[in-house]
Amino acid sequence: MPDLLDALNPAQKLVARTVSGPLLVVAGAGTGKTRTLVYRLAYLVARADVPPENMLAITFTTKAAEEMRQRITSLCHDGLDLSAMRIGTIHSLCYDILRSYGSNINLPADFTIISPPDRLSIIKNLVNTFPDESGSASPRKYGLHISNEKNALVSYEKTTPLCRAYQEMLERQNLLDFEDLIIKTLELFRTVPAITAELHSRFSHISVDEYQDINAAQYSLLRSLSSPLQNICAVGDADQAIYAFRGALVENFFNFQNDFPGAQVIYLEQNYRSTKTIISAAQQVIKHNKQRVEKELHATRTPGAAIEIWHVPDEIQEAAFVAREIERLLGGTRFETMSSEQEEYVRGFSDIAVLYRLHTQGRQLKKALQQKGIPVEVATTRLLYEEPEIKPVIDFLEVIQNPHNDLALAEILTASSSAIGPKTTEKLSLEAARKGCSLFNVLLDICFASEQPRHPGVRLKAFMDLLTGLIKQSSVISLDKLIREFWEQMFTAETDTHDKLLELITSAMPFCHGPAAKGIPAFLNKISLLKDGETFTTRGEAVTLMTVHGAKGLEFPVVFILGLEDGLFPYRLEQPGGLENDEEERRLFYVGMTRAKEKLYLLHAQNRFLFGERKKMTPSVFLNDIPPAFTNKQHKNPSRKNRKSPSKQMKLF
DNA sequence: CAGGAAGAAATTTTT
DNA sequence: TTTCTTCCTG
Repeated sequence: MPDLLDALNPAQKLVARTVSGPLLVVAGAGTGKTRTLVYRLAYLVARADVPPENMLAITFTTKAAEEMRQRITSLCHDGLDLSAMRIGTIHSLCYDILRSYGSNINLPADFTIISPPDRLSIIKNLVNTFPDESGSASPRKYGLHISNEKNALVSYEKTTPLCRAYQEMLERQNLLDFEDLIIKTLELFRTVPAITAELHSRFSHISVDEYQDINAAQYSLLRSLSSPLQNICAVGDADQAIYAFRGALVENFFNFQNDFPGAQVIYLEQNYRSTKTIISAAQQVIKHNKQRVEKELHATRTPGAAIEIWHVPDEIQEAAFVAREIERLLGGTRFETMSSEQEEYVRGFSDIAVLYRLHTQGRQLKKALQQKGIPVEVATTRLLYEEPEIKPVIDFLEVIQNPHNDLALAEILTASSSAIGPKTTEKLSLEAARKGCSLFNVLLDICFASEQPRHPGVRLKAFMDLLTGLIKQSSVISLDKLIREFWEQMFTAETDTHDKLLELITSAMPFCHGPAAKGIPAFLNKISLLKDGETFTTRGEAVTLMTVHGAKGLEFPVVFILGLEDGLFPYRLEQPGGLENDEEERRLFYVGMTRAKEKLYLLHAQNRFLFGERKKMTPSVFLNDIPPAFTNKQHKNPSRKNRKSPSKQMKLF
């Protein structure tokens, strides 16, 4: 009879067979940790007689939870049933705990989770109420600040008045934010030990994936949750700790053996994902990291193709290069027949990924590749209404809906850079407060005043002429026309219609019957939930474009990494010294470590962000006013360090 | 105007 | 943790 664990290597088997006591699995990238974890769970049930309902598997993302569930389902046959096992994110677990036991800490039974846009608007109000404290921080930024404070478990007494006001606001409305899910559960554990005990007996075996990414709050919760039996299995890789900026503490990973005395440590070092070339390149670099658990990844695959580093003069040629290479790899565009040169590991566009650090890079690249007939799918996390190009449009619609919406109007004004900027807006807002009327009325007054101050006045007048004109039109023309009209007036400098705008208009289609004024309220209500990219379902055969962060844990046969000079730098790498000054070599790590099966290109554009390509869509553009600072940049750009002769190719390893 | 210091922005998940 | 921007100094 074949053993359940036959498919595993010795180290993986060891993990699966460790039934009790604390266990730390130090798992390198591509070592099959999810698979191992799933086999372990199956083993616990099948061989160690742990009832599945006593098991809890915690993942970091819903996507990871879903993957684990699927793997478990496909593993379960021959009478093995793991469906009673609890698999999910720590947030979903807390949500359920609070639903069941929240009344013990006076949490109303009908609490709801605040939606991100609602949260943003609460914070927007508070930022205005506490101008001194927030300084010039945007509501969005301040929202992140609040999250970080809460994730770090900063006590209520020590937080700022704004944070406290925010918290009181939520409580008054029976709302919890995502951080509260953890914090309130901790509070519940502290206040009612009986519930903790009950959960201890419910979940005797706990597994935690991506342990290196947990923050202070999650750590406390996991500690409280782990039973006195301490059957806790933590899996992680310190070398993949890339979320420190949002409060993740790798220290938790290093401290595991202190936190759970007698913990066994098992290393998974057989990499099944990448070629030997990529792994050795990655190892060269990663071994210089300061804080890490020593481990040596062993390649199971052949050396594979060499890593190529290309230097291109600028990002336009960078895009052209990527397009050309993709065509070459696929043997011409999709309309041509496959040529003999087609490389066998690339079967289609979806086998190719292009990574970069910043989303802005993706947008530009998308345009460039699509123009060459290459289908692309851009992975974004941002909500459509949060995109910098779209934000002013939404604000505009809000002002159309209600011209006296001072927040939205101020937002539009503040977004412009030179003449109507934060300073002018602030003055105008103060004026409004003094007069006790809306910002809109103040603007009207200024525009109708006989003498106009030279500088902001002219622009304000132009702005108000446009705005009032469009408000009038909104009761006549349809929503899509109104948006287009606004866009064209606003961004005359833009010749081509923006992709994001098209997405917005597509999602507005259901609300485009009749005059815009009628459709706007319903549309605004809906837009807050739209994620960028969800309006067009381009699923399928397309090149994937995403940030390096977004690519964590994924794999593609061919990977292009853009922008070596723009921050594709391993976050946890030590300062220069370890590897002399070989920039490229050091920069290999991050990428090679986590992805790319066969072929990896690193692109180095010497002159990234050319004039005109990075232009922000602000009302100042609409006013035909190019800020002087922006014009100057053109001359500054060429003086960069580390210049290399263009289009020089070198092969490593 | 070169060069440095200091601050800001960027990477993102959770019902 | 890195890069970009802004402001200041000699």
